[in-house]
Amino acid sequence: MKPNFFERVYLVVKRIPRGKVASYGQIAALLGHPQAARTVGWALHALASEPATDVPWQRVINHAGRITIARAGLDAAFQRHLLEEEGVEFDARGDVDMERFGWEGMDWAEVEALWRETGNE
DNA sequence: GCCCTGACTGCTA
DNA sequence: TTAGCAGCCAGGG
Repeated sequence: MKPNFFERVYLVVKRIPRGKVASYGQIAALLGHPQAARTVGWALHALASEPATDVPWQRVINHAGRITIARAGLDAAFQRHLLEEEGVEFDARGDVDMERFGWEGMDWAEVEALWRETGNE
């Protein structure tokens, strides 16, 4: 039994290294659903209600390298601050250069290994 | 079990 | 280059 979609989103996000960012679509693709970007965003939204989380949600932004959490009533400036603390740079428009800071992702084999690590296989 | 919502994405005008 | 629109997926009520 695999962990549910939310759990899988969190597991993948936790694998994003410090100083790197990934897009919602990228996370969704790793989960086997390239079109489920909206669902990934929703999963992270749900995460916001859990202050004690150890999931680096701030490392997930949209495919254009732009922070869009303001749509969820959250603080985009705070997210930007967290990323800058990790070494991620923003340009004059407030966007992240995905060519420089974009996460390359992981192999499907690694993703499957994550499911096994959770003991839910 | 159905309908609605949502931190997105890609295409078209 | 920018704005608008439809598609997609999963969870909550």
